[in-house]
Amino acid sequence: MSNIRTVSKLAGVSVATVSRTFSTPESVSEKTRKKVEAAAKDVGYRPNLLARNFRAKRSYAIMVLVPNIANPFFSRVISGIEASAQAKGYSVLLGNTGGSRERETDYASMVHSFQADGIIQLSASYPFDTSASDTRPPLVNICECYDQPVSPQIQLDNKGAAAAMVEHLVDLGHKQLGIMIGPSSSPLTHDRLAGCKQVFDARGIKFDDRAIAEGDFSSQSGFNALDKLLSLRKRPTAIFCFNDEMAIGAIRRIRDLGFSVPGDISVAGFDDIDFASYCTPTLTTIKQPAELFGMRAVDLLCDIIDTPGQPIAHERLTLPYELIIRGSTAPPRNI
Amino acid sequence: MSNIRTVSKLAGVSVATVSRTFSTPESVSEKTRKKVEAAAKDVGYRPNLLARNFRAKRSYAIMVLVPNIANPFFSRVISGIEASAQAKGYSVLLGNTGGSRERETDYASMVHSFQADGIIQLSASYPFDTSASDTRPPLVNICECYDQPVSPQIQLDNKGAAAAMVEHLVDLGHKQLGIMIGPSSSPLTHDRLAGCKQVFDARGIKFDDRAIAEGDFSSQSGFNALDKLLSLRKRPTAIFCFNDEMAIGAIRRIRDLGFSVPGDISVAGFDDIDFASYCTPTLTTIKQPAELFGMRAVDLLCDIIDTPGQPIAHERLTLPYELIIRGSTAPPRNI
DNA sequence: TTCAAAATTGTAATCGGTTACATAAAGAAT
DNA sequence: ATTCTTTATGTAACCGATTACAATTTTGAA
Repeated sequence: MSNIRTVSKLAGVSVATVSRTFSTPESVSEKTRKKVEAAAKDVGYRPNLLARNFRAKRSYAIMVLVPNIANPFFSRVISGIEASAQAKGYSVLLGNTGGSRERETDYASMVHSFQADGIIQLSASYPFDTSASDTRPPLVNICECYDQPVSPQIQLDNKGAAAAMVEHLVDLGHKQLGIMIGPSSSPLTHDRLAGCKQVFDARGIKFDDRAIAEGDFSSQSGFNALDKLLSLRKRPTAIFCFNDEMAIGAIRRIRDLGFSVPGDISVAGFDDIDFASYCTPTLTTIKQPAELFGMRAVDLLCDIIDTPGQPIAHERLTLPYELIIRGSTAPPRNI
Repeated sequence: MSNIRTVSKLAGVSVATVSRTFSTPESVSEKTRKKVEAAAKDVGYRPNLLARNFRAKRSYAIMVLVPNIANPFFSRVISGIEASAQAKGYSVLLGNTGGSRERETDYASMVHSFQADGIIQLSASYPFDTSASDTRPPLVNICECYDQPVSPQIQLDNKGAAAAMVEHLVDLGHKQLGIMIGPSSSPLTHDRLAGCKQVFDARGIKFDDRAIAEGDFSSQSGFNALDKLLSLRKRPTAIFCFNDEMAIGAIRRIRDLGFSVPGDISVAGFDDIDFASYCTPTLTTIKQPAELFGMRAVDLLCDIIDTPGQPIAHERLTLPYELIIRGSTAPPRNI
């Protein structure tokens, strides 16, 4: 393999000049540059970025920690990350954690061994030892954010969004609501539930916590969790699921049991994944700007990476949601 | 930041010993190892993998070229890649190409600059200059494979799978079939179409190419492409879509137009993405072992990476498909 | 006890770039 | 022509690990 010295010899210049030709071409005279470029092409020279990065102590890579890359919402966020990172000259390292704390810390530690310059985390447990908190690696926490603002965060107004959805359902005339939450440990669950209860309080609707069923954000869990809600004495006429996949699973189960959506039961989701507009019935949901989450996260992270030593502002950015009303919600039948 | 020399000084040993403690601990005496480990912990030493990899001329990273990471089938393949790579000590670099040849070659060239050791490509255009073919970088081509076996490939028996689906539809009694293909340039389209036609020939069914509508594998394109099929003089009683997303888009459109699935028209898909078992009606489709594609690809790629200089066997692996019959296909109404 | 073999440790070169600093060349001003 | 800038180039140290080879210590057999 040819290296910078091969090229320098062939072109009759110093290694410094070759280096400059490739990293700061404007600092080299036209004539010399041509000469070096010709020589480089001659021997098929390509700068070894491993060497360059080693010298610079920078990998120009961003580690993305995601619980499950096959989740359609996450994969759109990652698309945004990828696009923005690429544009800024960063590469994207994928860390599929399956929600495992151990894998999260393993991946996160790659920052310490200089394999990544920073982390974008799509889940809510800080992957470092908070006690030994000398210098914290660049990290941006998005979508699902921890409460302690130990790092910059980008999130949705989950409370507001959930409230908006409940308003919609209540406005349709629903009195008996069921809620299908995510894991009870998740801040998303907590925030969205708070939004729901806020509306119940404001509207004077009494809500029984037994009308809450827990899923894990998968369609299968939505399918399974539905039965609990249907077996309530006061069967809900509308069910708000905390993501679209559970909603779709729930709808499947509802129909399998012989009920109709939205005729017998309205169902709403959260995220607005692609299928929300194609499934039957089309799904009323909260639209999140998935790609934007990713792009903003990269912007923020790169800022942090580029200003080392600066105390990191624990700012919390909030992106806008949108209530998308489609065919899966309607007034309750017997009104 | 502490380095190997800091540790060596503190532990009172040479840098070589420190290096050995971390890379080949068995070659260091118990006593020394303890000493070094203590010193390392003392100063918070972590080996700089950028330096190590630079020295080894290996990045221990795999570049994944994927047209669209938000595609649910691809994202499952990537899950498989990630899991297997992680287990083998490789990291995964994400290259979302959007089908752009330019971005593909850009990403692929990262192998030349030592940023990746090899490539797993989920699309069908060899990302290197085939003329200047001195030494070809390690590359495994999966899912959608080019015809010229310029690299090892892992694919489905697309022709057989498509044939199996058409057999199923014909067995149900359908005589008028519509086919919704992917981009006509895609080998997937070509192979699957060949499988369809094989059955038509074998069963003596005459098929008019006007009953072919082209999509781009997105739901939206399935939605759009449907109209062409419905406007045929002999309207199809069954439509075979070359992926699940288009099928779901097509079903949406069919229902929007007032027809029922499978009552008026049967629809079949391909891939067996998650939603295929939850949508309404549940989708008859061909199941592909998505994660397995990814894992096998990593196995193969790592073999190639680990045996440099070896002429690469252009083997072509074929993974099994499975016909999954669900609710979206049924006998035609007027039989 | 002695000495060869085996196990352990150390020295220093090396990987391929970048860059501080020194030097040389070109251009501008007097 | 001389001096001062400005621009272009060269020299060599450096980043943090690995590893060939040499040196030393330990082990074990005679």
